[in-house]
This record gives sequence, structure tokens and C-alpha cells, in this order.
Amino acid sequence: MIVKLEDVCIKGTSNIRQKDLINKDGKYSVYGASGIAGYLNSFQFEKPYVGVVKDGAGIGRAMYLPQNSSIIGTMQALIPKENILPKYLYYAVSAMHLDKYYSGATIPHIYFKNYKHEKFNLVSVEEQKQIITIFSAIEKNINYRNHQLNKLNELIKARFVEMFGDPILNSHYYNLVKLSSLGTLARGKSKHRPRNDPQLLGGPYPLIQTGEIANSDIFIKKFTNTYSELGLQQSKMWPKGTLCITIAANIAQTAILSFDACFPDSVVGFIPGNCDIMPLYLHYWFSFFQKIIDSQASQVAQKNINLKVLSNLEVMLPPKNEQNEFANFVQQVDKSKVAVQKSLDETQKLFDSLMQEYFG
DNA sequence: GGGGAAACAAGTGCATGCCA
DNA sequence: TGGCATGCACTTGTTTCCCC
Repeated sequence: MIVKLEDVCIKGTSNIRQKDLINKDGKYSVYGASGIAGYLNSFQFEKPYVGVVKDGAGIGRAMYLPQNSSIIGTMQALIPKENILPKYLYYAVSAMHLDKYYSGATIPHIYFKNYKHEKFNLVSVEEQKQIITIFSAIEKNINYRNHQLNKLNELIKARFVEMFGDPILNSHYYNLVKLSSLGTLARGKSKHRPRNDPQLLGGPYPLIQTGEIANSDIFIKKFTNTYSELGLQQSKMWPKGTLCITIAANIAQTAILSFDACFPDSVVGFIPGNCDIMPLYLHYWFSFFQKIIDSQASQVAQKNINLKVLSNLEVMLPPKNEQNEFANFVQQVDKSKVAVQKSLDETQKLFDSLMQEYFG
């Protein structure tokens, strides 16, 4: 039976503000766009319901919220009527992609009156239970895969400390060598003004920017922008294997090029010289120092560090065979991560296609 | 319900100074 | 004198929060 959203739920609102919340001494949870926002000693909703983010970040996202809880004013509550199970309502609303109903000049907002006419297929309670079981199982699998990825990342860092000791204290007393003497260290180039001149873009040469480095795991495997021949002429191509280090906005985030690419002057490239340093080792070494370097960055409108700061960093230098052993370990773990990520992507695809099948 | 201020993030613009 | 390195200011978009 096809029903409208307004046929199966009633709207619930809240005037609770962030400042009204108390710490964990409160008995009942209050939910915001990012999950639990705080606690109170009273609650608004005594049965499970659906929360919808109605403005700002994550607008339109649906959340299944437990009984005896509340929402803050930036959330909308959809309280299920007798003929629908709360979890089924949650999946139905999730499939509606409510963000398409946004309005507002500077900040997007959505309102119940604009999406209450959304239709979906309401089945018997028994069938609702079966569908909930299927989706719950897939969601559990997705959460497990994400958990696995986090654990694999922790494993690599733990192995680094196990092999090389505490990198902050240099507890294994390795030689300390200035980064600039370990290889070529130089800023990327973007000479042309304006830098975003359309003539520079759209060619065959990959262009990497700070966000792509910050969002990469170990290797930069994809890119969104490219340089044209003209773009390449005013920039510089760095070889595969270059360690990219951000020096503006994101500070000291690193990732390794898995293809030849250009980058602007907000990124510094490091290519190992003849001495015994591996980019993969250096990438993880930086991960321990990132917060320290970041805290030392100058900041007026935007954080910056210069080439001199990076050049003078003293890197602890374990023997090459130990670095190789660590690199092999990382590559083995990375194979597992690729497999888990592939499984995660496939599971997410299955979830999306089933949502489309049942609620589309 | 309707709207926006404030803070933050990330990329771009450009003045300044150094150096070959 | 032009190319380049540096770093602050600016622009644009995102996120959080709150006011009327």
C-alpha cells in the first residue's frame, strides 16, 4: 500500500538548545546532528522515533533514535503512528534523500511541510519485520568493516612503535638527521596568475592539492583536477613515490604519490636521495609529529609553515633493513585494507540497491 | 518556521624581498 | 630585472549554533 509520510507519523519539534544540556550526570540522552549532543534529566519522546537533521551539516539525514530521549532544536522528530514500526519508518525516510527539499539564502534548511507528501510502500507489520532484519544485518556488516579498517590503521602505528620505539623521544637512540639532508625537499609550483586560469586545467597531467593529501590514507591513488600543457609549463611534475607534505591550511599531512603528478606551492615534495630513507617510513614518522608541527605553525588568516621548518626537522634514522621490514608489513596490512574496503564498498552498494528496491 | 552569525577549512591573490 | 620563495590577506564553502 502506497502511503504518504504524513499518514504514518506526526511531527515533533524541540526548543532544547545546546546550552540547556548538562553533562553525563543527566539520565537521558539528547541527540543533535552528530549523535548524542548531551544529557538532561527529562525526556521528550517515550517511544523510539526518527530524527531528521533540519539545517546545517548533514541536512536531511535520518537517524533512528531510542525511547526516552530528546532532540535539540536543529533536529525534527518524526513520531511513528500505530501502523508502522519505528525502524521501518527510519529506513523509509533514509531512502527519501530529504536534503533535496532544502531552502534558505545562505544556510540550507528543510521543513516538514515540504516533504510530508513523500510517498513510499507500507507493507504488513510481519513484512516490515523481515525487511528490518535484512537491513539491520547489512548495517551491522558495514559497521564491522569500518571497525576493521580502524583497527588495521592502529595496527600499523603500533608496529611502528614496536619496531622503532617512541618517535617523539627517540627511545631507541637512532641517529637524528635533518630532513633536508636526506633527499630533495622543495615546494610545488603554481607560477601562473591567476592560479585557477581555466587554460591551465583540463589536460592529462594530474594535479594534487592539500585536501587530497589530507584525505589520502598512505598513497594518493586518485585525483580530481588535471593540468593542461600550459598548466604543466608553469608547474612541475613530481615522480611517483614522492612524499607530499602540506604546508598551508592542513599542516604536515603526508601521502605518497602513486603516479607522476603536479602540486601547487602549498605542498612540499620530498624525494629520497642516496641515503637510507624510505618515504613509507617517513610518512608514518610524520604521523606522530603532525600535531606538534601543526601547533608550531604561524596563523593569522591561515596556518602556514615554511620550507625552513621542514628542512630543519630532525628525523630518526633506523637501518634500511628495518625500514624495509616495516614497509613490507605496511604493504601486507594495506592488502588487507584494500580487501576490507572492497567488501565495504560492495556491501554499501547492496544496501543502496535494496533501499531503492523496497522504498524507491 | 525562517533565517543568519560565527567559526572553521581549504584554496587563491598578491606584495615583498632575495638572488642569480 | 625577472624568477622564485615566502607568508599574510582574501574568497568561498561548510558546519555549528542560536535568534526572532
